[in-house]
Amino acid sequence: MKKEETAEHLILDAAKDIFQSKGMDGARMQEIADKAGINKAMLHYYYRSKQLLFEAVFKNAFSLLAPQLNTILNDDSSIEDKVRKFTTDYTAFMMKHPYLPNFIINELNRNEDFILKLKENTGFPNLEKFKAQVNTEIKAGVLKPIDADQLFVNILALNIFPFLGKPLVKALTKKDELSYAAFVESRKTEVANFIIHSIKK
Amino acid sequence: MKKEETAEHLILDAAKDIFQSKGMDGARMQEIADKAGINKAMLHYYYRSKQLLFEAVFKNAFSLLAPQLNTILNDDSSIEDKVRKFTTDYTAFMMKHPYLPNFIINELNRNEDFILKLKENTGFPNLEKFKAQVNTEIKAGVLKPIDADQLFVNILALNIFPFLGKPLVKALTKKDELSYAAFVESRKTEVANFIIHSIKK
DNA sequence: ATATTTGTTAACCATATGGTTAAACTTGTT
DNA sequence: AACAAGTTTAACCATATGGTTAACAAATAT
Repeated sequence: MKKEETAEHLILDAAKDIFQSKGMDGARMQEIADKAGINKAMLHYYYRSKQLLFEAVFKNAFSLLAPQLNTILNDDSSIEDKVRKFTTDYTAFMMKHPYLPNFIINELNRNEDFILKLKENTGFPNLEKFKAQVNTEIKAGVLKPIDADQLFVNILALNIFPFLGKPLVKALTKKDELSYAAFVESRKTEVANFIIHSIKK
Repeated sequence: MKKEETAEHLILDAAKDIFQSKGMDGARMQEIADKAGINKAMLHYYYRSKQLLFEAVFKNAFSLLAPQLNTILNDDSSIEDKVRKFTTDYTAFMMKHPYLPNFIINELNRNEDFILKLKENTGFPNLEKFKAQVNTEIKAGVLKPIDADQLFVNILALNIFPFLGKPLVKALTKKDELSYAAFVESRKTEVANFIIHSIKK
């Protein structure tokens, strides 16, 4: 038996699917059990309560996202290169985990205190290096003046929003599933260009 | 008695609060009734079911948002002026309705078919004029070449994301409630400049 | 082999939840 | 005043839900 087929892992896996698509409030313990092919009592045996099972799933999801952010924050390439790399990588990553952004954003909105628990974790993204680098490049005349926090949020916004707002954007731009995928795919370069055009001298 | 104090309106008002902060799944009919100061049976008397009450709230919320979008889509000023006006107005609007974006985005993700009902409504935003105008200004040499859909999504993303991702962004940028409000306030001009810099020749 | 710990199940429980009902109250009409 | 229509309430209902229990099975240790 593979590690992934232990009851504990089967449960976490099923819980991930259900929680990420339906949220904490919409998820049902029975549905998770059914999806895992396992008796409902086992969920409590391994994770004690719905809340704790949810937290296990959430921390797992966030620990998938954090390294993506750290890419842009903590390597040594130029801001331009970072933006290009991040935009490509992040979009590719999101295409593989389409429920992730909405799940995280929404659950953080539902319970604002929850982010405090994440902050304590090592590996919680830290902006200091990125901000210092932006300011250095501005002084060096490579970039136009811009507040580093604002730039960071812009980068995040342009990359994440198409996944968060997919149903809305799809409807507004009158795209079907296929053309939306192509639209997002082309953003890998479009968004990077859009940002670079704006900030580069 | 004012119109706003009829039972029907008190219910809708309370339902708006509860649904927008807790979502469809997290909302409880009893809680809505309590907030409205009205017997629970009245909710069903006026709105038949939780689903229908929810839809009333949702359509209401969306009909508040749609005119904001139409501002940028259907007036006759230049793209640059539209971007500036939209960014200022939209941010001001969101500061007054902080739960709106997450509510709408999240519920549309929960039920993708729901947007179809909205599409039928008159007043559902239409991008054609905006797209034509972008292409005209590109041909006239006012704007650099850019796909109009991409530009539209960029504008939306930059404006909406700070409200959607507030808890996350607040934590990442280490801002408290007050400095986050200032951050968002300054985006009214920062975002417009960011966009204009990128697209203007 | 036997005892002990760990894993698993079906049945059960208390409570929460959306929804209904029938009676009472209010308002307007004749 | 009497009647009808609309409005409001408390009590009720069926079901769903997170969680528990006690018995049973499998693996592990003695």
